[in-house]
Amino acid sequence: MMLQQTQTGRVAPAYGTFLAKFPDVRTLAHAPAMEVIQAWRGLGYNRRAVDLQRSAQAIEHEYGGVVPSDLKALRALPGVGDYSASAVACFAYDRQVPVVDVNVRRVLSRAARASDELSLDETRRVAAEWLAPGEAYRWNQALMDVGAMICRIDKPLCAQCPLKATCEYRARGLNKGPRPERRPKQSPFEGSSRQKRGGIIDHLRDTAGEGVSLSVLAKVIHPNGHKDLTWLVELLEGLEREGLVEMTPGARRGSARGIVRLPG
DNA sequence: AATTCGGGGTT
DNA sequence: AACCCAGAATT
Repeated sequence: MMLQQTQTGRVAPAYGTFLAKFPDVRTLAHAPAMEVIQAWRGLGYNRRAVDLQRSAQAIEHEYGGVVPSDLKALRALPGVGDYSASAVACFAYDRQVPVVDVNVRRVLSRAARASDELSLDETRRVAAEWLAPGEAYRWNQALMDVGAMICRIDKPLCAQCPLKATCEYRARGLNKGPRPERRPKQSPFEGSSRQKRGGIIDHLRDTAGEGVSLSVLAKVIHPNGHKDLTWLVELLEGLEREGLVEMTPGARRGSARGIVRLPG
């Protein structure tokens, strides 16, 4: 779950630290949510920390503390989508299922079509069709590694690619067709509510346990701010819905002395 | 189908 | 600055 939309190079060090603190499902399930969110510092998408702990609690309660191997059961856990469910089923339990991440989608899109990117459904169909029988683990791992190191989004190293003999993208020439993928333009991060949300959680992590008044929080996030704190309350209500913060009633109605803290 | 959700590294 | 990332949930 740490790897969702987050580079392996950034996950790797955090992974060891996190597992040292929460070595198994039971430990994670019974830990104060605050500590889990603390341990998530630097990883971003903080909702994943809450979802991960809730998944651990569901695994404790519904599956006797054993992570299920069934795709449907995995998929039903909070924060577990198609990718994570199939990744656990394959890499933890050696189930013969395709695993489709952004790398696999790019590799298969280029190899099988090359004119534009395959839809997710098309990718899943091709991935299942190409799955090496009995070798799902190695095949999926190899596809992702090829995508990350050879069939890269910017500069594909086709000369080194194990698929070069049959790849459509390679056959048509690298710059003949339209690019296989384009993402919608990314809105600026500076000054965004996304940045403010991150700043709020970061400051609450620093002031562990005690919590912070609405006015102090406003000062930290928006130093030359206004008297009106409704902008802050709206952000906090969103964070509250995701289980990332707790608010006193005063804070919820915008009182400057209202207290905000990480969930206990 | 389109948006939202962090943040650090790369270009 | 903009783009990228072993996605998922929400609308």
